[in-house]
Amino acid sequence: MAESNETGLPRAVMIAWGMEEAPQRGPSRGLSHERIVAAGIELADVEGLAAVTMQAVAKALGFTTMSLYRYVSSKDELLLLMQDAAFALPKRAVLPRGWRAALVAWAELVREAYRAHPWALGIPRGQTSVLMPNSVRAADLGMSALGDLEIDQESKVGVILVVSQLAASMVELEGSLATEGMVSTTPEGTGLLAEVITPERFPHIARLFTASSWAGAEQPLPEKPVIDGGTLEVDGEFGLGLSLLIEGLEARQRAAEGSGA
Amino acid sequence: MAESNETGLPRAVMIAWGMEEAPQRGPSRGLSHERIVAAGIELADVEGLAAVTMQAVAKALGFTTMSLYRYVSSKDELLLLMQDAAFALPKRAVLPRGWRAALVAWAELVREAYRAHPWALGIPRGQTSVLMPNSVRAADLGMSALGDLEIDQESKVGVILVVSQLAASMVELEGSLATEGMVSTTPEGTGLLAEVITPERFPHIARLFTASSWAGAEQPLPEKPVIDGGTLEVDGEFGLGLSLLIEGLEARQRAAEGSGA
DNA sequence: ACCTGAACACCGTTCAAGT
DNA sequence: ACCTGAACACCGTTCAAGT
Repeated sequence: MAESNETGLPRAVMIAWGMEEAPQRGPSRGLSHERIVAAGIELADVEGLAAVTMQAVAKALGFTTMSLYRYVSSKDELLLLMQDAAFALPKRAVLPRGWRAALVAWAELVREAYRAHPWALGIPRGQTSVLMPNSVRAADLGMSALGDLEIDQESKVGVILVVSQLAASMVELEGSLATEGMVSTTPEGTGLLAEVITPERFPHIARLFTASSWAGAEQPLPEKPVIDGGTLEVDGEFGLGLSLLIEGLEARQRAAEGSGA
Repeated sequence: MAESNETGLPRAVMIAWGMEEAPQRGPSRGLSHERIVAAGIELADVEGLAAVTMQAVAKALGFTTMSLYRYVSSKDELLLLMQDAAFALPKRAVLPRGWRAALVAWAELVREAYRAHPWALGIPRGQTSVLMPNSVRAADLGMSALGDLEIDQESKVGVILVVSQLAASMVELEGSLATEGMVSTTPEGTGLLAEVITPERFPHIARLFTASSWAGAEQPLPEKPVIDGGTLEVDGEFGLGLSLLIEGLEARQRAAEGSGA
């Protein structure tokens, strides 16, 4: 399905790594993979992923829709290229010493990358995503962050995967909380909800929905008590998740030291 | 945008909680919210989310496309209803005693729910998702799992959120690894990759891509060394993430006990 | 009241044709 | 070799009309 050549590699992978013979011959009017991907990213940044249609991308470049198909074999392929291009960590990023600080710094880099282009999270990450250049670069940097942590390689990859997914989840969440238009709960709405989310039926969480802190106000409806804006909230979740993972790793390391050396 | 009535609540929320005056009057030919949502879910289960078009859903029910709009005001609303309906935890689920075992059991329930309808992860979860019945039910059960864990309420919600996002991420990942058709790497493809993912450029991760374990074989391309099938792999990541979170919580609890009581 | 038919403004993608 | 024009088979959604 995603394959193309004799190589067995998805064409998006080959294009992204520059393995694709760039045609560049004859009266090229100046279209290219790079320009197409850049136009798509610009469009997604400004108007959202839904605005990225083949027609819109072509129009932004001043070409007809069909001209894109000489460079990109389908819209999905374009989206894959956009996804990877959007997920670029800063070049030559330097991480602090010590796995703990390094992991935190790496997690923050990953989160910032997602935040810069949150629509990229709406593009399904499949097998081919893993082979794309910026994905490989990020993974390599992540592994280097865990350099002096004494767990097996397999677990390191696991930690990196879990942390990057945590970052992705939280950015996606904070994005949807911000974008979707606050659910400005009117007294009527709050009343209706309170009738149905009762302490009897939901003893452990009902009070979070009926807390006076947000009733009637123009605040995001939380899964938890509101303290600040939605962003700070999720910021807290990200920090909590990351901290717990790190403390778990520390506990393991202590245990290993205790029994080992 | 997602609002509808005087209540300020998204219409999907009202429908899902049964607050919407079901028309049911006169010569109803038998269409209903429930039937429409069920048809959509069936379609998504069998043919994927992309196959869920208004036309296809209507056809499956033996009605015209436009008949759906009497019950659902847009496709997005239908998707929201499907998302929540798909995310039903078993009724009256009983969790084991003790927060640790309870949290593991809850996480497993959540993961199984996602696994039963993985396409639901492709529908953006926004603010309104949080207000949907099954989401509230799951959150309540999750909070009950952490009953005897001595951290503040806010952190409990955070833990639940992080764990459910972890489950979602891993199900999504294992889904895309399985569905997208294995990248059956030919020797040519492996060679090309090896030229570009070199130990010099990616010292910490290159060997994972060029490991002989998968070169040329019909195995999933991993972000980590292959041991078994893709599913078991991700199973491992899920377990690792969850274990680390729990161990982090234990460490915190110990610290609190040490200083506190 | 519930459902249908016809229509509208879009999609992604193809194919043959221009230069 | 690169790009265009015309066409196809779909989308979601509207509106006025039937029963």
